[in-house]
Amino acid sequence: MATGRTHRPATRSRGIPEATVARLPLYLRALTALSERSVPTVSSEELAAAAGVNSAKLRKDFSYLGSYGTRGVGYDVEYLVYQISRELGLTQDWPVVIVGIGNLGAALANYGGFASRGFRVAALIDADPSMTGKPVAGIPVQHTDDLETIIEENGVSIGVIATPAGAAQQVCDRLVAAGVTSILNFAPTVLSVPDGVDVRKVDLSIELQILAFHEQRKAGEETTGDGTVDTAPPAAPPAATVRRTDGTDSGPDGDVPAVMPA
Amino acid sequence: MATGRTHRPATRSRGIPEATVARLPLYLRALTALSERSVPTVSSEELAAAAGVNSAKLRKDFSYLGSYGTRGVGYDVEYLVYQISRELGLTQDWPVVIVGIGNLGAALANYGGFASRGFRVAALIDADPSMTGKPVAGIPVQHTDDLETIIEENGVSIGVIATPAGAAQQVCDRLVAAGVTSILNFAPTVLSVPDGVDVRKVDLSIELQILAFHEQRKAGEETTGDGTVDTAPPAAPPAATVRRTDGTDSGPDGDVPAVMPA
DNA sequence: CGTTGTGAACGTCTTCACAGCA
DNA sequence: TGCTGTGAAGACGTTCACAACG
Repeated sequence: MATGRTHRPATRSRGIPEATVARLPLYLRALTALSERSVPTVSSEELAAAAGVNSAKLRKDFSYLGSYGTRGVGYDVEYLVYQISRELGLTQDWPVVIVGIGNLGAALANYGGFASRGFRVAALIDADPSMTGKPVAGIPVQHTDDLETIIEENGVSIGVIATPAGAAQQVCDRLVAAGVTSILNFAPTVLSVPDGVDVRKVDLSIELQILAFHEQRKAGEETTGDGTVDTAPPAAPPAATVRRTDGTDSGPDGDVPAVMPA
Repeated sequence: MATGRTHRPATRSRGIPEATVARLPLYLRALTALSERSVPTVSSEELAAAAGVNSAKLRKDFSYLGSYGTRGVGYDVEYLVYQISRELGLTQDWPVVIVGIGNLGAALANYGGFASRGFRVAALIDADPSMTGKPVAGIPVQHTDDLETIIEENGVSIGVIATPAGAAQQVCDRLVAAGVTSILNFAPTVLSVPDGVDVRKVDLSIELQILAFHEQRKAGEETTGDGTVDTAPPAAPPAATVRRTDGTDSGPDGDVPAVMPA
């Protein structure tokens, strides 16, 4: 979604579409589950259902990786697991540091999905001295002062930021200066990073807001009212003639405030 | 990303593009920050920088909402805050339940970004009886048995699932049956829901895997080696002639295993 | 026969570039 | 003059539908 503008310059060929890359982990999870149940092969239809996508999309995605799969039969589960893992770089070991061991940082440290996918929590780092040495998920928390040393000694290239928003940019700068080139950011801030560094962002409240948007639409369509609207009245518009782009109507629940002083 | 297929059938007009909706919370955050600093107006260029997008995109996004903004000047901060909030449905109060109060659930309950955006944690629910009554973020945890009652009495339409993967679908079914129509899922599973229910998914390990993909690419380009490759050798292909889709080359680090028994 | 792999059609999102307006 | 609002162009992503093939 918000990567630090670094990928391929979108030249032809060689280079899996970003949208496909984002789905590979999904396929991998579904395949791993099948593998654990010792299912030998799977059709695009079945696997697509398990991954929650449609089968045409899945086949196209796989076609970017190469022609694995047997016509009339399907895909060999074990083989695909390996190919996708390799494509994603999960056949390597990725040491990761988590900075900011609050509730969220602790949750991340305890999260099983990391270890099972080639990620290894190399260190937990927090600025609070009273945390230092305290084990979280079996790993003793280290102090921010040692951040650079930790990164370098462990050859860490992926950092996770779970600090409060105010500290995030500073932590980010130090991570990058110490050699980290990929950052997963949970703090609700836009991080600025130099070229060559990737940032991905997870924001809990953004996801909720998107849900609220759709939820509101539902309420506006089914029953035409009942919405528990409250909250203070609107601010006055600046000094412009405000017009809805197209004349069609007056919004979900009546365009509320009635604009136009004009 | 993975919504329960319910939005607009993509009819003409009226209906903000999904991509735009996903950015509105970003703009809202940037605007809120400006508002707190009492900045009266902002240009598309400045706001875009603060939100981490480019200005053309921002202007197009805003054009879907209407013509707020003054040529030669910019946008009125307070006014835009209100308009975006209204569009997102944040002028209403959204009661939310969080199911699964482990590390992650607790982190969510404590997360400030909810309350500040019109979301109110109406209840925390966990299946572990020893949790029942224990306060987390000042709210006593309730037992799963009472899930239906809680949903109905509080008029909850948005649920957050932070349970282990195994319990997620069952919890989801109960939430939906009790009237929840939007779900934010943190469990690493594909949820199936009836039409009319929206699901959004946040998966920590998927984000890391996407980073690993790009990280691997970087390593393969700069220095041509050094990658700490290990992990067991590949499984044999099924019985198919495996060919790379285009003949161009042999993958990032040498196409590793050499396929083809043929 | 059943299922993959993929060109071609279609839809959505982004970017460009500039006319229109305060 | 400076910045918004937006058509038009282009990149990207998805879906269709079917030929290729085990």
